[in-house]
Amino acid sequence: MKSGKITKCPNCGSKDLYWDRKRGEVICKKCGLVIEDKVIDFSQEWREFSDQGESKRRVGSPLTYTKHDKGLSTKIGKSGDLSKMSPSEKRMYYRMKKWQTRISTPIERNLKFALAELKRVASFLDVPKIAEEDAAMIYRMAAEKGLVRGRSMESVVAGALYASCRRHGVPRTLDEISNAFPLDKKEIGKTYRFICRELRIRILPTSPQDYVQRFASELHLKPKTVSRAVEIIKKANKLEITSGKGPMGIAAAALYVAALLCGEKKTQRDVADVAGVTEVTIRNRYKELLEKLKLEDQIKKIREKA
DNA sequence: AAGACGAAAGTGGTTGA
DNA sequence: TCAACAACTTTCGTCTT
Repeated sequence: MKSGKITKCPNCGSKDLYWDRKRGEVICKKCGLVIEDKVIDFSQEWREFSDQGESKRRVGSPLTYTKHDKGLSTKIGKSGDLSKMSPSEKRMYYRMKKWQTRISTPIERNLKFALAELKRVASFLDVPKIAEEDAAMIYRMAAEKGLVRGRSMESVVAGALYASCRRHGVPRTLDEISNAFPLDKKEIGKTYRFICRELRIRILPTSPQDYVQRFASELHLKPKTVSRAVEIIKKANKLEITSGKGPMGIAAAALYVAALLCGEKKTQRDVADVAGVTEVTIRNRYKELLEKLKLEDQIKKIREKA
């Protein structure tokens, strides 16, 4: 186990820390402070679970949140060789049994279905394991706070998944997620916001750059065009014409412009479709981009050529 | 005929009194 | 709690290629 394990936020003192494994950062959920870069401690659990007066220590590799019993049931009785276990393993074994008995509680039963649904959708959408895990954790917290009551289980799963994707910089649009559920975008968005508010989850606004890569590959654009689009977005960021605007609209417009400049012309319709925005939005962003980045002349030249 | 452009009216969420 | 507000959408008519 590594030394220097962090349990408290040096800024606000909150113990509610969130470990972003993908980025290797520990983030305080309360104040958003990034506490340490490059955490390599893979055996640490980042959040304690209320286990009723028991020792809160954990032994062994991290438990998974994607199983309703945290992945314990698959292990119980597998080897069956208690005598060969070390004392710490024995302790874990008994704890696992304890968890297994909890499956009968309503919350655990609900979790069982919810996590099965999550798994199905996550694989359908190719969501990375980390984000799926986190979504499971969010759902569990929501369930324990009784936030599922009065809402459909699916919408909470969808909301949790969306929140987790946002938190991990996994660019999945609300549209894509809603396609995997028998729900509409509005309801998922609503639940998503509700969950974030109730669980105090801090979500950073997504950057247009997160979307560029994916939209571009769907449009079969060349890498050169993609980097051009990213360049455009960076400039736009500097000029502060991106704040408050929908990131997908900006990503779409940047790609549209970049495609024009690189001779890979796509129609506004094409770009709008993959980005999940309308042509009108692209036009608006496009106009702003041309104005502020002084690209009008370049575009004109290309128009004349064609 | 298809694509680009823009005006006008409507939607859902945020904000601030 | 309600009204103002910004971003975005829908719809539709008009140009341009």
